[in-house]
Amino acid sequence: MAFVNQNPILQSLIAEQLVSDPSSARGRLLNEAARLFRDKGYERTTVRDLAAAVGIQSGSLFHHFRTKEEILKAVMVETIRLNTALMQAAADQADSAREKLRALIRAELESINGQTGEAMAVLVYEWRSLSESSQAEVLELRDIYEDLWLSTLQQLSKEHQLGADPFITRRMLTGALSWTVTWYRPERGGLTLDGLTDQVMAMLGLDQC
Amino acid sequence: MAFVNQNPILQSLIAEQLVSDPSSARGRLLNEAARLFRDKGYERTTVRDLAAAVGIQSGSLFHHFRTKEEILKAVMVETIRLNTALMQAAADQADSAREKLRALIRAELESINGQTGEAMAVLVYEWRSLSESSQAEVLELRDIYEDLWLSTLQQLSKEHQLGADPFITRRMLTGALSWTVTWYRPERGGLTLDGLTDQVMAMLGLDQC
DNA sequence: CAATACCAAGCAAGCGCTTGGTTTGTAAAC
DNA sequence: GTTTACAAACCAAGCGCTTGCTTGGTATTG
Repeated sequence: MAFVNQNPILQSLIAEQLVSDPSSARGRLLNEAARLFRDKGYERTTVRDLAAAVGIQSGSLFHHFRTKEEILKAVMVETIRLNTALMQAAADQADSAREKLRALIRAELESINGQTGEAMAVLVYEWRSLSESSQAEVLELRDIYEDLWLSTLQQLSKEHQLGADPFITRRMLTGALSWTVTWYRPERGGLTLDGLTDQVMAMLGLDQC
Repeated sequence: MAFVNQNPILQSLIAEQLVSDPSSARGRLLNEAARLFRDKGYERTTVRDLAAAVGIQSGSLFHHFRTKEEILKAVMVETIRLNTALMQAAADQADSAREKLRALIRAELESINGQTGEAMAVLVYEWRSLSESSQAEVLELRDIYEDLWLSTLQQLSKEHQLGADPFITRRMLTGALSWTVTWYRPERGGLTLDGLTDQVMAMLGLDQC
């Protein structure tokens, strides 16, 4: 079981204590929590389910987190931190605005359908289960993430490569990309993540203008 | 309170007993349930909430429905029935494939953001809360609905007006359109439903090729 | 020998749902 | 036109169970 994620971006976030090490007790719990929350929903997942998933008693959870909601919040906060860093890195490697957008789409699809997919789905679909104060906190982090998208889309709009308004395009993309989690199965059907990215670009009329 | 919905499609569905009259006891409960399920989620909504919303005791609910889940299922089934009929009517009035697609987008946006919006949001986001057998039942109804979309998109694809694959385009649109419920506020910002429809068409490169 | 991580047990509150009995609406019987 | 009959709609109460979380004590670790 020496499965080591050597992604340098993840490593530096762990070093800065912005994201929990997945091999630590806390990290393992958060990963299992993300999976359970996505599969059964936050409300249907009990603290007993969470404890059983990491092999401890339900009461012992409360040594690590004060409340169940704090677990949900931690999943969301760490997911946003990781993905903002991943997206930033992906966008930085592209030069043209079109290539930047392609990198963002590809990265977001990978976030949603890849290893951190459980957590991303939780971020999108369990929003309501957060208390209002927690929502505000997470929202602040999300704005950084969204600025990455908007600046790229606005650049494309200036170049007259975008059919619709940048803000609306981003919102449409948010819905379209996060929805892939409900139907995209790379193992069945043979559509790769790159292929799916191509399809999204083609839908926007940005394949080869 | 003589607010009468005179939509003839709704009226004929009520006459056929496929949809409950919103002014009947059952219809009022289903409307309130849809609102509560969307606002708080199915799990967070208690039978006491549901009963209070229509002014009866919680136990009295079980004269009309055997279980809480049956209420959720009824909301979903009736919503699909109504919206399939509405979409069919909208598509029938258009001649070209592009106009058909526009009508479908416009109709789905109206379903999501209009009067039946609560129920549509429930249909999309409370899927997991249904038992497997109920899911199968609702899924069957949904297939009729989806065929409407696919035949139109396949026609457009034949005419080389569509950038991406019809199946994938529909799935992207499902996500994008249903996501509007989280951000589209016609009263703030001045974007009308027609304007929003235009934006979606423009995003697909179908405004005026 | 602290501090940390955990267990075993259980509490108070809230959950979906049941029960036994009362009110209300309707329509035939007298 | 009052009476009788009966089902549908509802109430008041609460049962059995699950929930998130607490408590007091015990290993484990550096």
